Amino acid sequence: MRLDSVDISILTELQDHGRLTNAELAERVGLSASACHRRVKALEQAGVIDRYVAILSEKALGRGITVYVQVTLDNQKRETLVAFEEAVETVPEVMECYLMSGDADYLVRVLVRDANDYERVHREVLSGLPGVARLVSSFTIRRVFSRTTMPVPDEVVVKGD
Amino acid sequence: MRLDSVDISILTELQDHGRLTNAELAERVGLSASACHRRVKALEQAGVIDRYVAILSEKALGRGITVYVQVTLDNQKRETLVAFEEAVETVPEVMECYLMSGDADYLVRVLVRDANDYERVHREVLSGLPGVARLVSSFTIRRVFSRTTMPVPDEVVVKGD
DNA sequence: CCTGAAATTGTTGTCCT
DNA sequence: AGGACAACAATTTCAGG
Repeated sequence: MRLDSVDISILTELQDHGRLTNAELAERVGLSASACHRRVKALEQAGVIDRYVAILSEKALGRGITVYVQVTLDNQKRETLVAFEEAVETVPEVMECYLMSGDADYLVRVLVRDANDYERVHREVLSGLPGVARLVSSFTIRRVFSRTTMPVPDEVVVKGD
Repeated sequence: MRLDSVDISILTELQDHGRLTNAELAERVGLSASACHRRVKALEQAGVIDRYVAILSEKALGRGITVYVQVTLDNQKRETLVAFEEAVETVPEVMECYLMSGDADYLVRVLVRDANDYERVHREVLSGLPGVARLVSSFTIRRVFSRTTMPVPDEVVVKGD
């Protein structure tokens, strides 16, 4: 599916301002409200816009510390991987989990209040997950930046194509 | 600032459905539209809700591969750090960057189309950033899961408190 | 694909409890 | 605090170019 410059503007605006009114969005991209609305619906339908979310302040919620943890399992049997994956997803402090190439089997991003809180999560939760053999924790000192925004290319892959 | 169960419901709903209408949100949390609207405004004001965004599909945009890169700089002089930080933020493929404790100085998350595209970014962009001495790339094979949603505690830290 | 108009729905202030 | 109501605004559909 090919995107024209108006689609790209729409997506760029919505990535930063997910709650723009359709009327305001239409004005910013130079379209009538109805035309703009149709485009947005089409982009949602096509799966280019996945969803809309409110981002809460990590600081306000008392979740200021990010820790990356490399997880090595006992083995790479399929059941071991599946059991770990199902269990790790239920841990609310784990924000993200990737199956990795290289040394460790998984990389998980953990968000906690402080170092003490991480100690608890490490001891009581992560080390108890099924199949876990080794955990290597890397503490972040400071977030330099974080983006939720991607550049929008002029061609996208659409559901059912 | 203390949150009651209605505030928690509001924040939980908005984290998953950032574009709910106020009317629909009010119904879900069991409040009148005007009361709900007041609460949402207060939560925005207090900085608990940071912002609203549309999440685009990485797959649709052709950015399917995540690579984590550990960056070691020539030294830890302040100017070296600052120069690197300013430069890395301008790289659109870099979605996130943390100053780290431990072996490497920084950890960056890079989003690219495929392995070839990463080769380009590695060679033409990352290795050219100021102060970079070593890059250790870890490829993800598959994303197990990713959350944007945090559990909402009943007490939050408010701007100007 | 667009615009413009019409019907529906949502927003948001004010006042009252 | 929350609710009801009312004026205004936005959304959404549809006819017609």
